[in-house]
Amino acid sequence: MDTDEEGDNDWDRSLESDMLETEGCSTDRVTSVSQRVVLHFDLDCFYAQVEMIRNPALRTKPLGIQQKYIIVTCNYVAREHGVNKLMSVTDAVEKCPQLVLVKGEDLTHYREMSYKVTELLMSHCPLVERLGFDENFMDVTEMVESRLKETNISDLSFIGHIYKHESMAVDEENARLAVGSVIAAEMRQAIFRTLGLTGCAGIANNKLLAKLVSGTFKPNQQTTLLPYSTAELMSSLTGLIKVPGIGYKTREKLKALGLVSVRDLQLYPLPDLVKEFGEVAAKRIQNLACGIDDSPFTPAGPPQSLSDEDSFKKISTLEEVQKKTEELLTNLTERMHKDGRQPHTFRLTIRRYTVTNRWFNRESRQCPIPNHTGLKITCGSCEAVPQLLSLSMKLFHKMVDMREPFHLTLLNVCFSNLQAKSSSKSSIASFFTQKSPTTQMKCPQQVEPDICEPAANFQFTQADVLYKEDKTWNSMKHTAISLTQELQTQPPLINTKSPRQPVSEHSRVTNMTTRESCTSYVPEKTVCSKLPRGVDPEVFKLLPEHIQMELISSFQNEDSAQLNYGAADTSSEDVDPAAHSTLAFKQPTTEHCESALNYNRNPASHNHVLSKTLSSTQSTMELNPGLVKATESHDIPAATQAPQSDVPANVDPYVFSQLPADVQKELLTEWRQQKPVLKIPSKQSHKTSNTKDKKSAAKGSQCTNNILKYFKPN
DNA sequence: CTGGGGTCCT
DNA sequence: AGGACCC
Repeated sequence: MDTDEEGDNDWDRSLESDMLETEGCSTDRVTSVSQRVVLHFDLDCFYAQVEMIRNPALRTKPLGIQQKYIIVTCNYVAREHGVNKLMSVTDAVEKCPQLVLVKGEDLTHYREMSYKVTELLMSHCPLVERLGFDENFMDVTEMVESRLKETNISDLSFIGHIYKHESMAVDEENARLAVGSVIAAEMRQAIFRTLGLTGCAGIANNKLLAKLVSGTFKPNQQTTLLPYSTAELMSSLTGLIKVPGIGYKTREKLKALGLVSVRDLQLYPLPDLVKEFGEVAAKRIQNLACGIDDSPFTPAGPPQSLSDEDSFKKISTLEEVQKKTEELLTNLTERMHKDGRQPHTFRLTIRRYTVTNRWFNRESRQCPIPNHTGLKITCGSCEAVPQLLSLSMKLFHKMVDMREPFHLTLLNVCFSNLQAKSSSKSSIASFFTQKSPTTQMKCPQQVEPDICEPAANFQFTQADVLYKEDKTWNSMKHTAISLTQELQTQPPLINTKSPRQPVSEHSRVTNMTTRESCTSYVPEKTVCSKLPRGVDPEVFKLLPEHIQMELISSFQNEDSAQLNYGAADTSSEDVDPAAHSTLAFKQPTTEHCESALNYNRNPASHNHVLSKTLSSTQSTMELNPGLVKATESHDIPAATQAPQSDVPANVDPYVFSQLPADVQKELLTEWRQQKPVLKIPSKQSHKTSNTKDKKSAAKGSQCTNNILKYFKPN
């Protein structure tokens, strides 16, 4: 294969060329050409995890997330009872009568958590690409290169599994992937620590392979694919549809050609394939079958479109259409407003009932959104909805002839062509004019277009989602996030609760069947930061468990948090004594000695970790988040918990003294010099890693690539 | 081809 | 506007 394209699979082609140190050079093409190191992260039963965080009582129950009559995902307890993804509710309940169902049609919480994960990853490396709500790819090629420069190969070790390979030995050939596996483990630990989510990771030379290999060991584990095992991995796929990029239609067409297995496609003559699919697609799918994928990264940014939809058995009157559309519009408009950008295109989609082929019969019509309406959406005026409704109905009539009966089973409204307002100056002003979404949605008048105008400007919408997120809802009630885990070593103590939080107390444990009770738990924003930044999670996890526990408990009572939300409530105070009691041991004195351990938070210094120390201890073990659970309980008032704060660690001296000497040394060194490495890859802007970076440049405004700003405005 | 989203290409 | 793909 790759008859003429030599550019593709060249693993093991030079990895040498880039060893040269030449700093600054703009012509750094070298690195990009050689093998990439790509990570794929896939959260475990994502929606179920989010619901379990919202209501920890669900952790021990078989849980299914229900959308209409389908279980879209379920936790592992439910899987043990034979429940699976995409099973009908009736089948699932039949298999598991005790199954607890939580409705999952409203994606708000999932979407918010999803962006938090992406943001967290981006804070370590800008090249992150999202795939759905629960998967992210990360190109860590540059990170790997730079770590390699400061690391001896002999000090390296793989973390996690290696696909069909027994030795964990690291040599020059696989060193980059080994570093990738270390980074993957760090990221997973960071995700767990700050968000309470577990997931799998795959480490390979391209997105396709990283994705495929990440699922080989399932819950909460990671796997690296060495290039020589590519063929084996591809052959292990049970059908062409398992190849990401080959969907239902393509599979059917291939089947018509007599191709059903991955092998079949690999061996099929390209010219014949070209006849069916055209040159570009033919090569692409055949390459995919071979594990070759040179597709560039499309960096995550704010979404390109926002939509809201609902499906139902039947809608057949104009009034129903109007009512449903208005509901959808109300929701969507509010989301759009929170995003901050202005939509310039509106689309209405319907699905008509048909007996055969209920699938794929969507029709849509779209139109520009008049500027005055767009501005109202952006600034939160409730006048926007009637205007959009009127637009919607016009579009509706373009599709549906009212002289005949109709039977709809779905309505979807979508905003696209989203534009940031960006006028530099107004930014501050707009920040103030724009207020809490909830309140302003109701006042029709007061908002004039002109006033609105400046508003959107924080282009980065996601920031909303990520940070202020909840100010509107669940505002006050969160308790701490509870990180109990499935693989827990010990019983989740009783619960922790929050000392404060007067209301909603009732819904505690008992009610797991009532879905709404969830709100009382809502950990969400609070996100406790488990380990101080600078403490390498990997190193940490290698410590004896009781030491880990000690450390965690000592981190807990410390300050922490002042960085973010600040000041005001310096956390500490209160904290129900009982909360801590759950830990069997009390932390040794608390006089934190700072000494070397206490570095100051330098917002810029995030990152890092000493991969090298890992080698000294062994490292094949998987992360075990379970132990972090000890922190559960604790619940600090929400505001004090910074989402992954830059907490300086006040590490207890005693505990520190228990660490292996080499680990101590590494930690000290690391903390002392506190790597400056924030993000900014410094040299060379960014076009390095992809073959072509078409789209990144395309859109627009300022921050093309450096998405961070995106999430954190400014 | 389930559901409530998303992406990009033609 | 629809098609294909992803989750």
